[in-house]
Amino acid sequence: MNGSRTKTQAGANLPALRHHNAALVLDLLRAAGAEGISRLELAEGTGLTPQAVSKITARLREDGLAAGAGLRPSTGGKPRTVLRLVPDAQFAVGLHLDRDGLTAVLVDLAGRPVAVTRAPLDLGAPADRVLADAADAVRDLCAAEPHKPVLGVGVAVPGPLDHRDGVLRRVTGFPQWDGYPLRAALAERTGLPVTLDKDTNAAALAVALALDEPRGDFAYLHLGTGLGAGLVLGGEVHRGARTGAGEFGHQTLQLDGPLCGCGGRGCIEALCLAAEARGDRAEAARVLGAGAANLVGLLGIDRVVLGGRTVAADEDAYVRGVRAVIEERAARGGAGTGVTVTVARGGDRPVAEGAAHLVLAPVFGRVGERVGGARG
Amino acid sequence: MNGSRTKTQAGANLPALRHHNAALVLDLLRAAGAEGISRLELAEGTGLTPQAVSKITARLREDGLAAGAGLRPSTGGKPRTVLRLVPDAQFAVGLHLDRDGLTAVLVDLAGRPVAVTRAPLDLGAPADRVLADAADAVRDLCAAEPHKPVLGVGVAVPGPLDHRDGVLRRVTGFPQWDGYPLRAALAERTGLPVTLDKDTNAAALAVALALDEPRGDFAYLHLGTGLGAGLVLGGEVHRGARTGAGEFGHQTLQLDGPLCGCGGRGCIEALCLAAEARGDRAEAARVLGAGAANLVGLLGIDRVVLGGRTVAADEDAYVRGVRAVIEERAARGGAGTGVTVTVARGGDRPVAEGAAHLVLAPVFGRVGERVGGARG
DNA sequence: GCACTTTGGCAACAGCGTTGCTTAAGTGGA
DNA sequence: TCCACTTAAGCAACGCTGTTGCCAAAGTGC
Repeated sequence: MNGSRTKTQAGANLPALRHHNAALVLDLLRAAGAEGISRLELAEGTGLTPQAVSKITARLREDGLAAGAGLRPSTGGKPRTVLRLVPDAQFAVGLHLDRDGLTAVLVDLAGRPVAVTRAPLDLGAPADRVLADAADAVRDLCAAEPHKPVLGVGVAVPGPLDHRDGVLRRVTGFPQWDGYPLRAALAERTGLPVTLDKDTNAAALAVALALDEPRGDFAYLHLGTGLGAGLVLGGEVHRGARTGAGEFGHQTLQLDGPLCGCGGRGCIEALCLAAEARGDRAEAARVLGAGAANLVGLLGIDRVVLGGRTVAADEDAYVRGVRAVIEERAARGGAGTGVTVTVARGGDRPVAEGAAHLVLAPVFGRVGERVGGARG
Repeated sequence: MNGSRTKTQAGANLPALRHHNAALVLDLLRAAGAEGISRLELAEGTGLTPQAVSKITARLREDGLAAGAGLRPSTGGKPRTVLRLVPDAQFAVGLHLDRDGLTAVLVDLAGRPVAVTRAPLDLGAPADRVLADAADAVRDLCAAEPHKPVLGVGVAVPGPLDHRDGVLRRVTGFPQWDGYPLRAALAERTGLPVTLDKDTNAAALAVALALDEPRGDFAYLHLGTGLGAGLVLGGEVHRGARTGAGEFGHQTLQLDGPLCGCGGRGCIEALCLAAEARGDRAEAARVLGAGAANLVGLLGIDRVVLGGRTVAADEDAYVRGVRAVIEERAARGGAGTGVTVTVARGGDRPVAEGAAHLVLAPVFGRVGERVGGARG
């Protein structure tokens, strides 16, 4: 099923228009959080007329997605009615299939986790076994909110894969997965729509949605046993044609440098991990910073977020080191002025939450809008 | 004037919908070239119903933007009517302000140049002088097609600048331009809408539109007296928040390498130009290839186009060298399988043409759609 | 208590793409 | 030569979008 054609750009019709504007409003409601936001602020934020916002929010309230939340103080006239998202109207499941463990999380529309399960997992086990474990985790989580609709399952996996087809490629260390149609298989077992993506992309999405500024460009750099990146451009995950984007670890940073496990020379991952291994954390941070600065200049990004176990071990050293390299380059007249460098809290948990966001993102218009099938 | 607000994402209304779909159809017409394209192919390409395409093309024909162009051979029924873009319905001016010369070109809707002027220029001269020269060039070109509408002027300039505000930053070598509102100044003198962008972005746009595949991701690498890049993602120029994206030349490729003019060490530009200066063209190409491969992995790009005077001097060597590095990395299991490496013909001329495309791109829906002002 | 400001819904409206149907313009077999 | 069939493309009616004009609701402040 789901024989989606992705040949060309999509024409838009009235249902698409309606969906687009509704998603925009929902995104602003989500960003406003428990505080809420008034109709006129929604109008200001979307560029729509207040009357259009009234109609759209009326539909959202009818669907149970939005609700009133008190009044603003008057400014000389009728006080504004505050609207807020109803977080527990719908839910999504996020699955993080890692090399040695399975983390599953049920999140509400606001992205807050309402149930989490963790279990050991052997990615080297037969596919059926892994699939059964994943499906069981999904079923158990759905039981936590028995009468609420679950929109779908987002799955984050380490290796290279094809997001569009939902097929795994040669996951590093587990080549037997190459070509396995994980999305279709899990969709059949759970009866839910499934979205597949790289773990770094999921983490990047989770971090991006947690930021204040709604639709900026930023990069998430993950330093754990390897080094990878997730890019969010214009509020959407940038995946490239074949989900190949974000290969950050094997960029050359030292021509003819030391040999890397990938067979190349002077890869940033090799340099960074080698420095960390010999205890020279400042050098590891400097190397990471050089790569981050390259990224900042190339994409004009103004926010870099670091994460992963290795970073978590000494957050300050990495943040300071990376920030120093970027600021030094900016001071020389290069790009990078005003770039923010921060760290993602929570270790690996953001990956599972981000996986759930893969499902939620389309609701908030954060993805190439499945508007394409105008005849759907 | 033009007090456009760019605060947030744009809500869409019916005029916006109409404009969007018309732009989509125009883009397909443009891509079809003189061959033309039938209504049903347009429907297939946009996802719209044939009836909608009929309505849209009827409007385009009424506006003089499209016209019939014969019939297809019948396949057993009524033969399809072929439609084509009317290239000389509208025009745009492209201006390339370089350090030592001014190239101006008048292009039609299809992007073909119909008039070109070149003149020496001293970017170090007073702003009024440069502005007058530019305005004169625009006026002369418009006289070439006296009775046809000119949509606007696109200006390509070397240095860092702000595309959104239309203000120059510290153009390398000519710091006196810092803060000069070139867009507003030229718009006032010519009475035409003006778009400002970096020369590499203009070149990238020109090359992207000349490709067959309509909306892919690709990178244009320009190696002349410096080394820069223009990125086209999803058919649109990627500029980043402050038009800073595309700083390719000063990415670190050799940690603690030789000193670069920018004050940094091991910048790819310094390495590449040094190799070229000592006659080691293979090494220069290899260095450029390493940077290109980094880019390919990071963004999942599947097409790299090289250009600039230095590349033009020995196209084969550079194409082969860059291709070799990318393919070697792909063979090791990294990204880069199936990446195409080609060279842009025509020396610097594409920059002026690309500048004109800055004006044409919105017509074909190739830009952040000025849909925002729903009330406009 | 009255004038004023501000919010927000009701009703009418123009205009979008879609649907159902008809007409136009070919092919190919009897 | 005629007729059945196929394919293309327009006409008319329709449902639905956001917009506009207007008015009721609900506050403040003199």
